[in-house]
Formats: sequence, C-alpha cells, structure tokens
Amino acid sequence: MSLQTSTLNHMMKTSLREGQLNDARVYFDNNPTYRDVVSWNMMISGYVKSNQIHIARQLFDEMPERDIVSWNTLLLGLQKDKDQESTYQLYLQLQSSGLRPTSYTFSIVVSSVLGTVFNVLVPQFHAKIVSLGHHTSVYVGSALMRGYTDLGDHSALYCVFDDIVNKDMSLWNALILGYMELGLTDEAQKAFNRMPKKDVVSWTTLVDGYLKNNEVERARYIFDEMDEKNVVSWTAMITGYVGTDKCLDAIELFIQMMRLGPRPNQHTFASVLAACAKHSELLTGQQVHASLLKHGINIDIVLATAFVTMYAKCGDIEAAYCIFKEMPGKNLVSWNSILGCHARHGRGRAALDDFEKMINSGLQPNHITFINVLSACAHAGLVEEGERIFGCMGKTYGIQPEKEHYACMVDLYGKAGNLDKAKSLIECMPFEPDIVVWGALLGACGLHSDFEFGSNAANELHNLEKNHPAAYVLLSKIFGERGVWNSLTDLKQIMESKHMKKQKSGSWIG
DNA sequence: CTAGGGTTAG
Repeated sequence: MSLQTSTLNHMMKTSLREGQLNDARVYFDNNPTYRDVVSWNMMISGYVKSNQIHIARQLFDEMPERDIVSWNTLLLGLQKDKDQESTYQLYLQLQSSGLRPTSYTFSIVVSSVLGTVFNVLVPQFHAKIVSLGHHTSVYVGSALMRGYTDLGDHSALYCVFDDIVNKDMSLWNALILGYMELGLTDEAQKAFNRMPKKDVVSWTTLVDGYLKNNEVERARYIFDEMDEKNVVSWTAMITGYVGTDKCLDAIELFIQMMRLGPRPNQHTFASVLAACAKHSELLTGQQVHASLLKHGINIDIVLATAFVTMYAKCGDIEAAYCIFKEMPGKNLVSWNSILGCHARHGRGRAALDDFEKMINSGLQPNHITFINVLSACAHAGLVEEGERIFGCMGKTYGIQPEKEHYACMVDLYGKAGNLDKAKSLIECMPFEPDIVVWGALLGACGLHSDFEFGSNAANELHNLEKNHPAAYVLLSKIFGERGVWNSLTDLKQIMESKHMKKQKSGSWIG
C-alpha cells in the first residue's frame, strides 16, 4: 500500500465518522489512482448506512476487484432494504465467485430470510454454516435461533444455542425470546435463572414474554422486581396492558412513568394512545396529546396514525380527519385507520372516496382495508357499492374474502332488510359460519324484528358460544317486541356484570 | 471498511 492510499483512506474514514458522506466522496473521486479495495468498501458502507442502496450497488458493480467485505457490505444494504430476493441472488453470485463466505455473510443472509417464505431455507443454511465451521459465532447463532423460532422448532433453537462455546448476553436473551415466542414460558424462566449475568434487555424480554403469553400478573410482578428499568421496559409493560384489554392499568402506569420513570418516547405515546382509543378516553387522549407536545416528541407516521385512531374511536371525527389530512406521508395503516373512522361513523360515501384516493396514491389494499370499506357501506346502506367492492377485492386486488368480509356483507344485506340474500350468502360461503357471521344476521333480524330468522341465528350463535351477550341483547329486542319475556329473566344481571367503569375526569399531567 | 438482543399505529 502506498503512502497516498493510506492518507486517502484516513481522510475518508475521518469524514465518514463525522457523518460527512459527501466529503468522503470528494476525496474518493479526486484520487482515482490511490484507491484500494478498502476505499471502495468504505464508500459502499457509507451509502448503505445512509440507505442509498442504489449508489452502493453502483459502486459495487464499478469497482475493479471485490473482496469478501465488499460482498458482505452490499448484502447488508440489501437486507436493510428488505429486498430478500436480491439478497439471496447476491449470495448465490458470491458462491460462484470463488470467495469464501464468512460468519458476517451468514449472519446477514440468515437474518434476511426471517419473517419471509424463505425462512424454510434456515436448516439448509445451518448445514452449510456447520460445514464451513461458522456455527460457533454468536452473530450467526442468534440469527439461526430467530430462524428456528419462526419455524417453531424449539429443540433446534436450543441446539444452536448449545453449540456456541462463548455465549454472550445477547445469545441468552435470544434463547429467552425464542422460548417465549413458542409459548414455553417455563423454559424461558429457567434459562433466565441460569444466565450468568443479566442486563435490562434480559429482564424486559422476560416481562414482555409473559405479557405475550397472557400472564399479566406475573409480568407485572417481575416488572416491579426490576431495579434498572428503561423506557423500553416501561413501554413493554404499558403495551402489554393494552394488548390484554387492561387499558386503565396502562394509563395508570403511564402516569406513574411520567412522575418517576424515564422520558417516554414515540413507542410509549403510541401505546398509551391505543389505550385511550380502546377505552374511549377522549379526555385522557387530549391530555396525552398536550403532554406529547410539551415533551417535544416528533410526531412520525406511526404516532400520527395512533392519533387518528384514538380521535376516531373516541368520536372526535373532526380531529381525526384533521390530523389525517395534515399527515405528510400516509401509508396503508394510516389509510385503513381513516377508513375505519368513516365506517364507525356511518360515512359510506367518504369511505368510498378515500378508498379511491388510496388506490390512486399507488398503495396496495389489504384485508383490513376491505373490512373497513365494506362495513362503511353496510353502515350507510350502500348495497350496490358494497357488492361491487366485495366482487372486485379478489379479482382486482388479489385479496380473497375471509370470514370477516362475509360478515360485513351479511351485515350489509341484513341492515338493508334483505335477509334472504344474507342467509343465502351464509349458505354459500366457503367457511363454517362463526359467531361474527351469525351475530351479524342476528343483528339484522333485531333491526327488522324478524322472529323466525332471528331465533334461528340466535340458536346457531348459542351453540357456538353460550351466554354470548350479543345474542341476549338482540333476542331481548325481538322477543320484547313480541311480548315474549320469560326466557330473559337473567338478562339484566348479565348486562350489569359487564358494566364498564366510568371515565375519570380531571387533569393529571403536570 | 462488514454482522446479532427487548417496546410503537388498522
């Protein structure tokens, strides 16, 4: 290596460390004769880190010779870009290039298949990794462990873990996470107890694991035992409460966090807004909004969508639509949220208009999009429009109607008074009707006081789930109108036991 | 010059 090359690389390294990608590029461009493979790799890495994968790829293609770091860096870029197709293609090209893949290579390539259909390749990667002797790497190991967790293979999960001699904390944490995701809470707890050293991530993984397995009490007990809690630990606990419908506990914990915990972040606010939305706590939601502004938290797309959902579910449609309109970038979830808002408030036309706008913006709808649009049509009595959407969802958008979509159509026909059409749709649908479907028909029967259809639907519902509240409510309406009360003596009791707590009032955010 | 762990919206 000439002196000039080492100077060039030093200058580039300094610029990159300061985040000055363009400065590094100027040094690189001005010294074509002194560049070596490391100079090229540094530039590729710089573009990968700033998510400019196209430029990284361009440099990779242009460079006169590539070493394994060049390949690994571009693989990392493609993985970060979630382009698993190209990642795998590049890995195949690497195989025929004659260069030997390293443990870096496998940790990247295995990570790229996680959560995709290519996850089935994990055992083959594993075999290859063992044959090349890379199975002792903690980086490769943690990627493989996540892969086997997704495949539901707990013994392979442990084998990979066991193969690694120098286990670090991340690897132990991956084992706990894997067991928790597979529902093996006892194994997870045992692993936690066996760990030589634990950090806040280990504790949080355990707490979150119990929450995901619906063991809320145990999660809270461990949460209280933690002596080092950070924003992630608090947020995990709050999110866990929301997920198990303990919204008031979630809000209470959030208040406690504001008083004596770490500063909440976007994740925290998104969760507590979800709690407000679920529990229709408009006042609390507004206070959260105010305190978020006070904390100077940046409202990103996720948080803005959480606000739209919260305001929509709490009935403040104006606020919901206002935030939605002002959002700079709207993604699928944002659109689904506003479509759900229209649906809840019976604004069928608005839903159809926004659905069209969403399609025109180039987004691909998913099954939730159609649930929201169809239920908006049902609420607004737009039978023909609903039929048209239902008909095209599979043909035009490749989304096959699921039970929920049929339930929307049953609701649509039912509300419009066309009980025959609703019934024949139930008969020809490719699923066994469930609670939701029968419930929709029952609702329509209640609306139109149809005793015959109604008792049939109620019977079906009763067979599927005893004491379903919807059945009681609607039967009371039908039977009540006909003066048939004797079978409903315990109705009032049931309703009282489901009584919701009243919303607290007053400000609690200082 | 390249790699891994826990928390967000429908």
